[in-house]
Amino acid sequence: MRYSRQRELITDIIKGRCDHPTADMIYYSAREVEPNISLGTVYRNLKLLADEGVIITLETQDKKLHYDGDTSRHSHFICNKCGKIIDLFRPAKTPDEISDLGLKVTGERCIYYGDCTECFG
Amino acid sequence: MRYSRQRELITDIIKGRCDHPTADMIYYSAREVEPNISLGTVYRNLKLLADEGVIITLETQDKKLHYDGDTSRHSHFICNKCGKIIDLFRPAKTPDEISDLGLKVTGERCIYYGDCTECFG
DNA sequence: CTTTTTGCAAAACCTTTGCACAACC
DNA sequence: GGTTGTGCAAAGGTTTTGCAAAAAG
Repeated sequence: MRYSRQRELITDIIKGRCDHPTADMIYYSAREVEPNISLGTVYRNLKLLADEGVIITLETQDKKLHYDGDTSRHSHFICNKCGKIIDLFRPAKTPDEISDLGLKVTGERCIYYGDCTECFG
Repeated sequence: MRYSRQRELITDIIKGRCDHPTADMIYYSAREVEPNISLGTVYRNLKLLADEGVIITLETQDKKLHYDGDTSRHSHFICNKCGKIIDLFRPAKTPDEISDLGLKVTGERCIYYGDCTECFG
């Protein structure tokens, strides 16, 4: 992968925030530094960075991809009302344990990705 | 909610399968029984059923919503290669425990939904 | 100089919605 | 009969892509 000023900027933006921005949020942040950057470039680089494992994607119920610069193993809490995404670092696994943080859990979606027996018997 | 033949059909289709179909898969199934049903009706009812808690939505990395007729608490395993979605019923929580099923876990996304402290102090 | 990346704009894609008509109760 | 649900088609919003020009090495 060749260096590009745009990609470095996008990486810095994601790594430098603790919220979990969408592509267009990153786009607007990037434009403050690089006014000519295009949305296509943002999308292209986000996909690239996610494929490389530099960042993580979060498929939420708002139908927009969110990106997370923290690739360490952790889970997330999303408020039904304000949509805020809160990192849940370990140890914090069961809904009961999360409740102890003052968050009331009403639902959970837990998806594991990997290789199935038929594809990699 | 008033009765409709189309909604009953859609509900039956989802409840009757153990895969996790997308809206258009449900649409094609439904057309075999009700050839005039429209895609809009399928989407409308899926949203309605999900809002009512009759079915569950699964936000996966393929950018299409998947639906699950089983609303009991369980998680999912998705194959990176073939995209198959496998139900992980309890007890099967940690990646290590899933590995014991012959599935090689390479990633996980665990999102809890609920009410945050600021919205419901 | 060759290859990768960008900007721009158009296209693709899934999902939602407006409206007139039909179905439900 | 009044209200809710449907079919159709168009619109909406996010993400992807083709292409010529620019940047990187």
